[in-house]
Amino acid sequence: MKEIDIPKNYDAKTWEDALYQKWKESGLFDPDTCIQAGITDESRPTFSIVLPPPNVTGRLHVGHAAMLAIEDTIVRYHRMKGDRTLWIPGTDHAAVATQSKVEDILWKEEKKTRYDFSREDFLARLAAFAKESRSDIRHQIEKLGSSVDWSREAYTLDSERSLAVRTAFKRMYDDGLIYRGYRTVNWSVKGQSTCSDDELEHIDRKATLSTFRYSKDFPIAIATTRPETKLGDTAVAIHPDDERYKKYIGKVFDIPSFAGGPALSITIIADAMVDPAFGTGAVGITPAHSHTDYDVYLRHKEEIRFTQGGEAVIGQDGRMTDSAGKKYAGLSVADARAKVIDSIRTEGLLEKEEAVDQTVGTSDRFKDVVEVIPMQQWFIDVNKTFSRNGREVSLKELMRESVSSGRVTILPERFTRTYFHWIENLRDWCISRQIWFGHQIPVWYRNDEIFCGVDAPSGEGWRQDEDTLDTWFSSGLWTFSTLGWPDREAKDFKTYHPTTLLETGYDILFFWVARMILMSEYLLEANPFDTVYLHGLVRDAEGRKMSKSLGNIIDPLDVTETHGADALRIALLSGATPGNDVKLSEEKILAMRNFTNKLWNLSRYVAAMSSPSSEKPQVKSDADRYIIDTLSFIQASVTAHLEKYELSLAAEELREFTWSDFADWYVEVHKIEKNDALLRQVFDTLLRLWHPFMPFVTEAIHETLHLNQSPFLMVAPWPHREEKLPAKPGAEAPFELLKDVIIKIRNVRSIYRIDPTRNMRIGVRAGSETILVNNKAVLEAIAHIDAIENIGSDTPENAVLIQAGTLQIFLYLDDVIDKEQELARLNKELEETLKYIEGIKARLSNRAFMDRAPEHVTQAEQSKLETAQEKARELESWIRVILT
RNA sequence: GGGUGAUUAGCUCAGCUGGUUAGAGCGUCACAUUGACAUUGUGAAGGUCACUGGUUCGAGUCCAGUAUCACCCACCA
Repeated sequence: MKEIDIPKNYDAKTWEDALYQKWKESGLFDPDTCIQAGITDESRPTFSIVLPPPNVTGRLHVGHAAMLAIEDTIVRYHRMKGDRTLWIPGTDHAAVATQSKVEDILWKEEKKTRYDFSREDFLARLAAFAKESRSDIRHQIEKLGSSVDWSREAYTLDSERSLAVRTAFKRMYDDGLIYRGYRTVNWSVKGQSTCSDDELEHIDRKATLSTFRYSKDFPIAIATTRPETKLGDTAVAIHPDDERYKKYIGKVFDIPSFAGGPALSITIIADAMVDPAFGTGAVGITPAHSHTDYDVYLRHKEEIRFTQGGEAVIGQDGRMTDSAGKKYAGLSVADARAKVIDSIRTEGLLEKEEAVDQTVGTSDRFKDVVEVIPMQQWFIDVNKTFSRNGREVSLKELMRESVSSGRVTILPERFTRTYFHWIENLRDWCISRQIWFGHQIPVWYRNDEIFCGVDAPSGEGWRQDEDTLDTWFSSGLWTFSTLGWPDREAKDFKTYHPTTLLETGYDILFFWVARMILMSEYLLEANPFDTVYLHGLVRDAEGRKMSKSLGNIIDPLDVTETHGADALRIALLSGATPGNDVKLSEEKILAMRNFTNKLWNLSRYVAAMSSPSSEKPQVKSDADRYIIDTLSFIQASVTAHLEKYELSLAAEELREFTWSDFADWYVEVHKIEKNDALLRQVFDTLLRLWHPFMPFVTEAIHETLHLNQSPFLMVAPWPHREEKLPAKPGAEAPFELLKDVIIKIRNVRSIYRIDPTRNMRIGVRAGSETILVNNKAVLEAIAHIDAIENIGSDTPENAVLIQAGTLQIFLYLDDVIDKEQELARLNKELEETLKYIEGIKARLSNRAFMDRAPEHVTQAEQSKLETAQEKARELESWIRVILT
């Protein structure tokens, strides 16, 4: 063994940052540079992907790490394959999330609220915070080895993206798809802002369902869990076919004062949405404080009023308004509820109270139960039709068609159904937010004039709308706002859109993926991406969500620091299939860290035990043949898996080959055969196959060994199956035999040490080389050869010589086998095999089977029968061998 | 209320359109080890494929139902 100065263990820390810097400085993350450098051909297909922009609220978590690992692996594969590969990084300003985070900090550190600042100053604080976060995030993305093109980095709130947002807004406004309307919205009292339906988190809670009448002479009792809203009721809805109440339809009842509060005028209407079997079969309608009631109101606009004349009964401060009457005005919702119940109970109007389970929507950002109140807000109308290529379509339809036509494929497929279901139930999207951080709505007012434009109108006295846009409005444009749109002639836009793949978590399918499809289909008449790969959540070893309160958060930076980015990446990838959650544990990371070290030590072996040679790699032995054949199979298989985004399977196969076939077996063979050129070639191929998964350790090895000419392994060509070496001429017959043996040996997972001092038991001799093997399971393999005859029985002592062509196999019987035991085992196996043969024969002579089974099945049966019969013959002859 | 997924070894999971005796990793136990690597190697033990029916020559795999768990959606007020 040569002296080598490679440390025994792979130390990620000494390599990772330096390697990343080199990659970055080379500019090869940028496809344009790759083309200039002659690494990528301009005629190659493109592979483009945008990084789902992390929120600038703070540090990345392990879920981001999983996302980066998956995307980087795919991206690196395509880059090596020679595709014009573009991966655009960026960050999301995450409007509400970031603003509330900064508000928290300001309160904690300076005891100030945003109202202690001017809008301008407050936004400056936010910008500073975001800048800091972005730099942190950038650092973390790099730490994981992500090969993103930093020269194209984007931010959802920078000037280019702002232009895209204003342009998109104006187009939708001009088409009448964005409207300003007074209607019910979800209102977070705590956050003093709206939130969209998707931002609601539904929680279960107990509630009291109270059944009562508005007044003594009101003919119908109604049930509710929100008695305080009943102060604003304008109608009672019943089912059109409900015989009990049919006669009241269209009647109007005046209640002088409900529960000591305001006067109500209640119209009885018929609506099919009412379930006659629930409660009393009648629903009190409060159009101002319930989305469903609002929908009822829209259907019966002619018959009923929105409120009882005044304003809604609950205000933006979460308290009852003057319209709720003197008795209730100013009370909190909870207090008002108690008081209403109190009042109707004393009046004898309360008929029943029962406990029910109820789900209520809470703001996922502010955690308070949202109030439904009517407000003047901006909406995107998803149902309004507009003309598109000569037909009338709605945004909803565009979103549906993008997927149903197959232009967009969702992985896993089951989410397609979820997606359609969501579209069915989609309501207009409320896009205005009453916060300061974000894209201010590009609409200006002057007296009664209203102006929507990409830029502010000229002239004096215009005042811009103070609201900002829902953050998902700008992220919806992400696949093309990052590529130069609205300049339709931008080179990137023309080259890379639609993007090839969108990889993101299934939890934002609706928030983001659906919005991107909406925006892209509407603005560009194109799908934003061809395939959506939805990954799962990263959970802890027990399958729990990672959260601060459980204290089970794994910080990706900690892991890269201690075990290296490669170990973390591969731990996150293994077991990750689309749509399924991944469990991550310290043990898993350790196991993968061990694997990176295994690879590292293979490189030490290659460096120390082989020499670089100019010789062309050649297949010189059967072992060579086997390893090359297997490798070419693995190459093909890994490539196929990567094409289908089955990263976990690809990594698993590679790992199995690397550890069992290459490290545990072929390296041992090499110790006697010394086919250095081939060893190096195989290892080189292996490193390339591994590179997308474990970029750092493979690049580090490449830098040490330089097994190929590429400046970086990162841009070394992806191994293709065609690169298979030619077979050694004139070695066919015995060669095939030994290959068979070796394959069988491999299948029983036995290992061969070539150390004669150890109690080796079987020697396989091929030409002048002898391979010693020590597993009794190999006997089966030997038996296979035995079937080809030529059994000798002398040399050396206590051994049987089996010969097939030029191939000789020694079997050291006495060492190996307890004859009795082995005979029993063989007999048992023979018996089972015979039974199995009977079974197949029975099947083949079974009329029903032969009639109904498809031809390929009967053929398979036939060949199975032959195999089994052969096996039986082998077993029999092997038994004869032992008996002699 | 509707939907989706899961249930296979002690643990985590593979198992493709049904086809021999259901596989792997981790863990456990035994053994080995001056050797590229103890971050190692060889081997062993370990399973009524959740349950009940059905289809089939044949079911872990397909169908129906049941149970348990998880998640998503939702206009029972």
